[in-house]
Amino acid sequence: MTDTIFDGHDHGRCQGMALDAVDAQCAARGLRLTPVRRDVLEILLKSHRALGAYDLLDELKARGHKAQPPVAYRALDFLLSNGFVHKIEQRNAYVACCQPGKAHAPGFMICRGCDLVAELPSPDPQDSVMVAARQIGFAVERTVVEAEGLCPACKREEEEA
Amino acid sequence: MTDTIFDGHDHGRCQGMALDAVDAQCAARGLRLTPVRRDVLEILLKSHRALGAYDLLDELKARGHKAQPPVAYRALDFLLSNGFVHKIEQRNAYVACCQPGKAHAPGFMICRGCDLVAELPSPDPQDSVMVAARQIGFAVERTVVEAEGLCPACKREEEEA
DNA sequence: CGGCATATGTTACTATATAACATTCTTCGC
DNA sequence: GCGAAGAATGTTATATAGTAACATATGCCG
Ligand SMILES: [Zn+2]
Ligand SMILES: [Zn+2]
Ligand SMILES: [Zn+2]
Ligand SMILES: [Zn+2]
Repeated sequence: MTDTIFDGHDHGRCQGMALDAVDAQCAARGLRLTPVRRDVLEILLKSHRALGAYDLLDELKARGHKAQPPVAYRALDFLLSNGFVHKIEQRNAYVACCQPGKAHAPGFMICRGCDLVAELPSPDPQDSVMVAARQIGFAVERTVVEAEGLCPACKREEEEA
Repeated sequence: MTDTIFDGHDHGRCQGMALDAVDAQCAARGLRLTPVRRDVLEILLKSHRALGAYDLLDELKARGHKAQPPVAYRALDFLLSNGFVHKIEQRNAYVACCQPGKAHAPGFMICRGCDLVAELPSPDPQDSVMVAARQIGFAVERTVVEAEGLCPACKREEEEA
């Protein structure tokens, strides 16, 4: 399975499926995917990158929204708290989830060359943090797992230079 | 081995050892642990918590330094880039390293009750992020691993309430 | 329709971090 | 010791990220 965003994956399809999944989730759980919220999600899905709140704000303006910071942050709050979007802590930036709906603790690989962000399929309870936590009785409620580096393509480019 | 900061560990000793280790490192590598830098490190070591840059700034003022933001950030730059301090990304805050000198990718457990931060002894190359990265040829250069939750003591307290 | 809950618009502000340049302190060759 | 070069600090101003508070609008239900 090498179907990550780093090799040529069918992004149109991936994007459409994610949007559909969110629509389904909202219908099922009585959530309102309003125009602002949907636009923020679409912007993030389209880029497959981590965007800052103020980048989103600019895009919202371009799409004709009145856009003060709270508008972007409120849309993000909604999307984050329902698991449709994740925050990349090391960049204060936001990225669309690849498996929206499925409850999961996310992990990421972030390329410093092209800024693409790949979401890991799932975290492993055998990971050393989790093992250490169990050993000392620390109750983990939220994890931040982010690996920064170079994707295969960007690594090749850097080696050639 | 339950010698974490969450159970009663000899903090005076732990603090002293860390400071000594940093002194030794600086001597060995020709680094200058100036008064500001040393004070920032001491403040962080003393609290065993993650402090924001502006918290540090206040403490520096209390210790008689002239203190504008760049003063704190420059001291932090020095301490971060030499591995004496780590940044807790999910809080935009900084914590002293427990094994300064030894090169290591850090991981943390952060209690949301008492704010204590425990640094994991070491990360495991078998952790799922690393395995996934190897599989697709992603070259990891930096990892952020942070687990937030409740330490044993704070969990007990919350259950009683 | 009226009333309640939810979502958005808007202003102003707090918190985090850096750019740029002036000044002082160290080091080291002379 | 003296002066130049580099390193560290002082200082002002500004960039970037995030929130509080209150006004207005919109959807939903009886
Ligand atoms: Zn996800
Ligand atoms: Zn790349
Ligand atoms: Zn460390
Ligand atoms: Zn605690």
